[in-house]
Amino acid sequence: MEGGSGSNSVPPSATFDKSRVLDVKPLRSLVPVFPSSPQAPPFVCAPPSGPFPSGFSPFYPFNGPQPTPPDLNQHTHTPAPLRSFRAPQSNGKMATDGNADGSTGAPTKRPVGRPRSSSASQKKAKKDLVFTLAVVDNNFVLGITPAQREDGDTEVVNNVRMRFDALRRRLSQLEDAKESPNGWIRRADLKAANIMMSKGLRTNLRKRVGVVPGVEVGDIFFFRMEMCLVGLHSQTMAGIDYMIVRADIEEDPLAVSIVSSGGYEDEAEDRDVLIYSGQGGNVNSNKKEAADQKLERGNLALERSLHRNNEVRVIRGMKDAISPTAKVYVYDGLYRIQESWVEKGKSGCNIFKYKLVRLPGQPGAFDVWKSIQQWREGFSSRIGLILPDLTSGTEGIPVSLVNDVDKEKGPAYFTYFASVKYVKSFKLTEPSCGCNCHNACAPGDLNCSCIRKNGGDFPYTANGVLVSRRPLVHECGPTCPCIPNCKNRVTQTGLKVRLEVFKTKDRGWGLRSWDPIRAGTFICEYAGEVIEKVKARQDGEGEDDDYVFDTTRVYEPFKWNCEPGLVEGDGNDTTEEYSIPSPLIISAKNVGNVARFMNHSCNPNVFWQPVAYEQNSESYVHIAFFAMKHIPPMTELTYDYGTSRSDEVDGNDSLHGKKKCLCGSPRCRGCFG
DNA sequence: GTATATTCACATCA
DNA sequence: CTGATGTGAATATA
Repeated sequence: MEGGSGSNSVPPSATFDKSRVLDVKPLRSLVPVFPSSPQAPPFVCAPPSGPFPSGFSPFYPFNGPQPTPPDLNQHTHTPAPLRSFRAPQSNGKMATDGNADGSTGAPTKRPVGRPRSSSASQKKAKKDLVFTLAVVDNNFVLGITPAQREDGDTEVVNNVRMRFDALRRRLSQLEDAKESPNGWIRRADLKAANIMMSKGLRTNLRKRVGVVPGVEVGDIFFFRMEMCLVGLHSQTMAGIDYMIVRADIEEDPLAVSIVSSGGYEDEAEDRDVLIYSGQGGNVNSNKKEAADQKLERGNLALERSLHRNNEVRVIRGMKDAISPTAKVYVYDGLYRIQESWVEKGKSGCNIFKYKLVRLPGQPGAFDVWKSIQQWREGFSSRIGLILPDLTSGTEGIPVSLVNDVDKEKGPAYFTYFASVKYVKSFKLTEPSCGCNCHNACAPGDLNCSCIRKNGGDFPYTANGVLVSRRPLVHECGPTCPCIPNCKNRVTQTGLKVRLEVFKTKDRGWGLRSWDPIRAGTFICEYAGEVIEKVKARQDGEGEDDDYVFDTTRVYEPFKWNCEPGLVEGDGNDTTEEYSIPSPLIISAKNVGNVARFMNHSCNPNVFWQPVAYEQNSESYVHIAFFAMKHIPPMTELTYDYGTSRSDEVDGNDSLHGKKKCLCGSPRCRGCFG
């Protein structure tokens, strides 16, 4: 696609007229064109290991017995190369990669360029190895070793975070449906963290000053408990976390991290400076009067850290636009306390104040948020802005086109269209009709046929987050009588996050978001024209169609759902294997939406999920993209393009038809496509 | 070892 | 749309 392959395989940009991008003609209609055809689906696939009768499931090449979870110690304790280059274990040394966007697919790393073996047997051996690694990398492991519980790394932290949110989403789903086996779950976040902690599913339990291995500057969190579980800040409510350090005979409390969340009269006078108030003295729920703060606990720890010149981790909490009560926490990296003083607060009582200054050379975090805020409010102009909205109003919210890297004025011409265009219809085996709900479809209501199609579970939580991956998500369609903002219409109501198409350093155009994105959030669908097959690549002749989404490709398996057994009495174990009526190939070469700009990564932060809804008594499958994990603003969005099945079958070992991967992930497979 | 105090949560309801 | 309120849970300290 444009980003991933465009810069590498498309001939020099002189071949197209860059000015034409300004002529993008949007099709206003969101209703796809469906010439009704009684024909059977033309996309007959001959999978190598078929047959696939009704449930066609070509996506996992390794369908055999699932391997037992490998010994975690052997793999996750692999030393340096697997560690994030941004979060070394060392205590004070700051990683300085100069990459300001905080992305995981660090473009500063060069492609691996792994040599490909030539013999078939070697290839098989390599594939097995890749598979084993993939299981460790992508699947939840059953347990976390005692060593990992004390000191984490990127993988363990990622694992804990993914499992926490999967569990939290599942608990929210149960709560929404009032199906909780043990009564009411009022706080899914607390419940999920409680379960995680009781099972030892946590990391970085050992408190430390400075860098927390596996947690990167710019990482975002949506609950305080998430930060507890990965050892970034282990106080559930308190703003100052500290540890006792022995110095000679004396015991000294030292601050390790603070959360600035708006509860006190803090000031953010500068992006790199924070005036932080000490704790205590507040009017609290026990009807205590306001009082002078005392030099004890956190306040004492901050004072000691000032004198010792220690680093303190700073987490900035702010309002999440998604709802007025919701908060999002940004890890803003290491600060040092410059001075402290006492002043009178609004209540007239003494408050300790600490001036913290951010250490230089750290990746952008809070300052990125501030910049975005200014672009949004129009106080500062976006450097490199080419078009304020490349969709020309087709989408409900604008998608800006930005290049602050070079002189290229935009991607090649295409027609912006927000959905997928079927030429011929799919037919589901069973006749399809919508539900009979006349208000909003309610979770737990088994009278709703759309919910029944989803196995009785409502696929989304109350705030529209996908709970789990499923063979096929069924949404309410245009003919369902339920209200248009029924919670079971997530992927058909247009973009919700503020996206930006931008020029990457070395991978063509890419996609990223101004908004922070929660795991499970719908990002966009893959729009384009449904085609019968991908044009064969003939060297030197014809045009490559790099803008293709193809369900028949081979995709790395990964586990995203909450594992069964974590929730007491919950046997829920949905398969994550996709199952759609017939293969689907979508070309976005001439017609498409923002999804055509999403690049490939072997360590992606976005995944695709087939979603069906019914139109004119026929069910149409759409490819919807969801966030795999929480994604900080301005981080490039990537998904796994998979590998072409035909190349696997004919044993072609060259890079023929494949692209060299530039994702920079430690587990990069070397190529894709 | 257990109990209690502390706490810049969070969701809900008025 | 705020603010009050209720339930909540890990950690430090007694």
